[in-house]
Amino acid sequence: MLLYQKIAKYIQDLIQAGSFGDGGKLPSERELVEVFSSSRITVRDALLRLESEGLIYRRQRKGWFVSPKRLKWNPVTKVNFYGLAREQGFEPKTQVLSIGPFNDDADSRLDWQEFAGQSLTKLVRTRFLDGRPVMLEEIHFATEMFPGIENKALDASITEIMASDYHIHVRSETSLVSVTALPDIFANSLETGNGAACLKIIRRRYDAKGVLIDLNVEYWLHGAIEMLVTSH
Amino acid sequence: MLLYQKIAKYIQDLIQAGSFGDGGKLPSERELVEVFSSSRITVRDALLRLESEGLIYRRQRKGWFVSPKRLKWNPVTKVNFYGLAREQGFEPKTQVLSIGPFNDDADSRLDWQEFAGQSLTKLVRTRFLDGRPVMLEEIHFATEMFPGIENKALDASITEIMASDYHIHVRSETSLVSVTALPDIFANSLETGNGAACLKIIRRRYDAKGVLIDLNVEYWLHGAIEMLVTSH
DNA sequence: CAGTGGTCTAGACCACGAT
DNA sequence: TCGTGGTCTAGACCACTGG
Repeated sequence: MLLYQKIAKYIQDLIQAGSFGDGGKLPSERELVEVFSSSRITVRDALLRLESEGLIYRRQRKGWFVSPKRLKWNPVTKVNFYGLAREQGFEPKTQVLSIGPFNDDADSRLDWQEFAGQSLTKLVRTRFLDGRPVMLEEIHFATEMFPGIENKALDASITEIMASDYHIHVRSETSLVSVTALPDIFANSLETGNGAACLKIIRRRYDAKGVLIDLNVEYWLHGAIEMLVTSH
Repeated sequence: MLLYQKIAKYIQDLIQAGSFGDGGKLPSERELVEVFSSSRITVRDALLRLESEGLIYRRQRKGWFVSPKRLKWNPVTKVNFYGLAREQGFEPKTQVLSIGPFNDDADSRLDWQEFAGQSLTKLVRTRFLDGRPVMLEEIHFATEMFPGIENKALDASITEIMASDYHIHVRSETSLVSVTALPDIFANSLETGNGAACLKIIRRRYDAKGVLIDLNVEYWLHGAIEMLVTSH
């Protein structure tokens, strides 16, 4: 067995024994170097492995922590974040980072055709579970479809604001889910190190007539979520 | 901009310019060290970052390669691997690694209750797209439900074998999807380095009466797949 | 201020792949 | 046999967090 595997196993066993507690802090990298008479590179290899497995995560320069249990999410049922989180015993929170005009030239990764010719607004938010930032989302919609929305309480459910204040109702949606690395620009907002693995969800939501309401990009820290899909 | 980010951007730009071709080989780590007067650690940091993004992948000691486009998969529609792959222009292949009795004590990560009291068989297979191993699956079922199945052509669709030879039809299924690291035991079968990120799918399939037919665990190389989910 | 992770260097030896 | 990635050492300086 390789050294970094031994270190990883050592930590994993301690986690499973509950030695650090749920969400607890691990020993520092330098302490682990002492324990195993090893080097930081090797210790980091072990930690990064456990991070890929979703077992631990890091907060910028604060240390490594045990991952709490994952939020279960069913992409087919249109549920709201607060309800879903509370149902599973989490304390949800939302923070608005910015709202303003959006120039689709800025983001060529996506197909903006369905919004062609309309001026767009982008809303960026972070979502928390039990005080831990776990997801960053960028919500794009046609500015003229939701006049004055920038003055609403945007930390609440967008779906509900759209429904109650604008009488626009989401009827269907498509989600494209892939695994990727969190773009470095967002690392600070999620208090994570650069390049953390994440689940990326590109979601398009439509009204009853098939008109695109909004196009959203979500980045979930991979250790914070799992998806449940059923079919009949 | 940090050095490893510069290196990553350099490679990324070359990939987007098509310099290596689809599925093409990248320069060796030591060559990149020369180009950037850097060290292997830093070069590897850059490469590992691009790997997490799904842009490149490695084959054991052979080198780093550009990831081909991802297979699009809809977890709600029950389609067969061969059909799905061919539809999207891939050449699919399946390889049987092993089949034999399975002792559920060996795998405590899962809940085997629905199979309680039955003796189980485990079938392990690797699936390929265009000659590249992209997925490893472990299929578990009650031995007595499919007598003699070990002598069938198990590189074909299991669903079809169950239907045509045993008159057992899958009616519904549930999938639990999470992001994790590929267990080291499977790294060789997928010809990947240790600890590669992957999409893990735990799937339970049921017949019309709600009886569990099989319980499968799939590991997809994360850069090889994306999920498409729609809801109405 | 001391302690943390984040980045980086300049080497080394090994196992395995291609030839 | 030689080139590849895989693992590992023993340092270093930096930016930021926390008390």
